[in-house]
Amino acid sequence: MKISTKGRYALRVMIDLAINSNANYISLKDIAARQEISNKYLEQIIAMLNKAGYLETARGNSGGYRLAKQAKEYRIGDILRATEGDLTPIYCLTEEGECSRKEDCKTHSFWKGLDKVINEYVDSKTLEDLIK
Amino acid sequence: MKISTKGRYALRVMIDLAINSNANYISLKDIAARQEISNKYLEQIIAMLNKAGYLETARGNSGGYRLAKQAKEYRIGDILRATEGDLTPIYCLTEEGECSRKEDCKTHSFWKGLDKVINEYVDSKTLEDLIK
DNA sequence: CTATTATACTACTATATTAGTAGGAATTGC
DNA sequence: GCAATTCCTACTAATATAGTAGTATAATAG
Repeated sequence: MKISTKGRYALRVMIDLAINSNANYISLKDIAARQEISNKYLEQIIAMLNKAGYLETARGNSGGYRLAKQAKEYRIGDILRATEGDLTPIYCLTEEGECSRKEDCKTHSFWKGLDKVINEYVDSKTLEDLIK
Repeated sequence: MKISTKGRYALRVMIDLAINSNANYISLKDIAARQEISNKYLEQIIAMLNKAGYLETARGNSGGYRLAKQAKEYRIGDILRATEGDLTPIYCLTEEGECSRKEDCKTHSFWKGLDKVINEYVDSKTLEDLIK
């Protein structure tokens, strides 16, 4: 029941970009150095954020990344889901894990409640909230 | 970010005991059959619950397990912590993971908030709540 | 008093996930 | 053209998960 490094690093990357880019592109190398994260591993994490449409990128010399939107427009939940996968705490609640005994399972609604408090919390905060 | 089978099964075991034992001892075999969980795996899970003091046991013929307390006296959070380990969603918040950059880490209080909503939720429900 | 039925304990194992490494192709600015 | 960058795919070591397996210990019915 742990958030992995992917989600944790992703959040730090997004914060780093929000703070350090003033409409400039920031290179992965710089972020990795500031955040003390391996270049190559960070590459994969940024790729996920990029695929999700959260970043603008520029290739080539003096290229890099910057946020595609304003900090307040990013819900933390979305950033985590893009890198962690769904935040559902129980396999049975996911689509693939859909459970046949759902109806009479006495734990089911408890887990649904847990799912709810987690997702509501992470979706109630934006990147801007974390920076201040 | 998933609760493992240990926590999920543990909860089902405790519910099974709460429903099926009327002060009688229930054998592991019976629980395993009802819950469709491997005998041997369940043994390990029950051992954890037992170690935590949540069960009374009787060995030998017609022995088994029963709850040590009333259903309403068990917080779900305690059952999960006994089997899953701590429910802290972030390594940095645990004792071994204690982070040196805690002070200026912009994610730290966010994670603490997540930790709080999770633990408050699971501690707000008792075994009795799930049975009804 | 012994066969049966149960818990208690310790060690092993296959699979999946996590946390990275590694190497090179494509793009751009100077 | 060259250096600096992103983009893409594959590989790998370590750890965690979800079990198996075997045996010792205890209680009880007959």
